[in-house]
Amino acid sequence: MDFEQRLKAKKLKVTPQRMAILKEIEAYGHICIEELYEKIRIRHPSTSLATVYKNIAILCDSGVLSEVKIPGHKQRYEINQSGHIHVMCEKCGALEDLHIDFSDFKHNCINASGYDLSGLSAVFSGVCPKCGSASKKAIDSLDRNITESEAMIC
Amino acid sequence: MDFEQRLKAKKLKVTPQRMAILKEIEAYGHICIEELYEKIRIRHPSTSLATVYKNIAILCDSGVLSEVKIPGHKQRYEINQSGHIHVMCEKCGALEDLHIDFSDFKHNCINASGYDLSGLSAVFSGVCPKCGSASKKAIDSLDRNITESEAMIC
DNA sequence: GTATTTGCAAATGATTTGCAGTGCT
DNA sequence: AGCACTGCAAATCATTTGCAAATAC
Repeated sequence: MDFEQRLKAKKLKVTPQRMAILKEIEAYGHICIEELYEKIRIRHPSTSLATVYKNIAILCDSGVLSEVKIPGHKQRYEINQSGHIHVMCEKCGALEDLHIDFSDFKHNCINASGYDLSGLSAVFSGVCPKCGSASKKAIDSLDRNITESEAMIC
Repeated sequence: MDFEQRLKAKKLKVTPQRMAILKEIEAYGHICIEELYEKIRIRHPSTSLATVYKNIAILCDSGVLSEVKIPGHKQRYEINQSGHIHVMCEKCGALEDLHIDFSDFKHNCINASGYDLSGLSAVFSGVCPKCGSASKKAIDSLDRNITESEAMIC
């Protein structure tokens, strides 16, 4: 993605710190502030936490980034792209984008609520294919129990 | 709702503070910590903020309450009831429950993702009927502009 | 009677701010 | 050159914790 163009379009300056933030978020998909700060420090050790916070705020305000909020988890950030939702695995904590058409669902909600709806912030939770088959094997062989507490927090 | 029974079922003691918290959340539908604390202090002035925090944590853990997280807004809490989503008005900040069947949407997401999905945390944003008609009138008569900045934050 | 819960105060953690200096454009 | 951005330190705001006293059951 051409972040330089997106920044210039928003009249924001292209600084190394800002580019590093965007590239790390792009690379990791969804990331919380501390993780982001750690990643950034690997290549740009002089970057301050305050700068990370300031840029996250500016980039969210200008629509370059968006917040991903999930009950029971820390807030994360992603490159803003409309028209997708998230799925999260309760066992391993995996979080994935799901690009899916939700216009039928949206129209149902418009009819039911009377609101003129546009954007959707949604996270389905469940079990990913990997954990699902692992859990099935465990039950089959009675080897061990998969516990809820294995789920990651951040 | 019979909160005493719900608490006893979870082996939690029925204290005045706890009941006050549950009743206020029930009355307001969705409420953030500070708002809740203010409301509680009206009738139970001796209640401490630490007690509010401790109870919110316990009640969320035990499934009596659930978190409502919305991009750009403070976290709120509601009485836990499965199978509903939220709609929010970007103009006036209204937040409403929407009890709607989303099983078709869920099955689409299961097929598309390979995850075994269950719960959904979702918020549609848009314009409520009240703000929608107000805006329409304003455009019709060119009386004034409805600005985005009128939306509430908390 | 006993374990839980409460309130207080202090500690911790997260985020924001002020400001002087630096670096895009 | 001029304004936006950065880094640092301090300030602020949010949440958690430890502990003694109170209270539910």
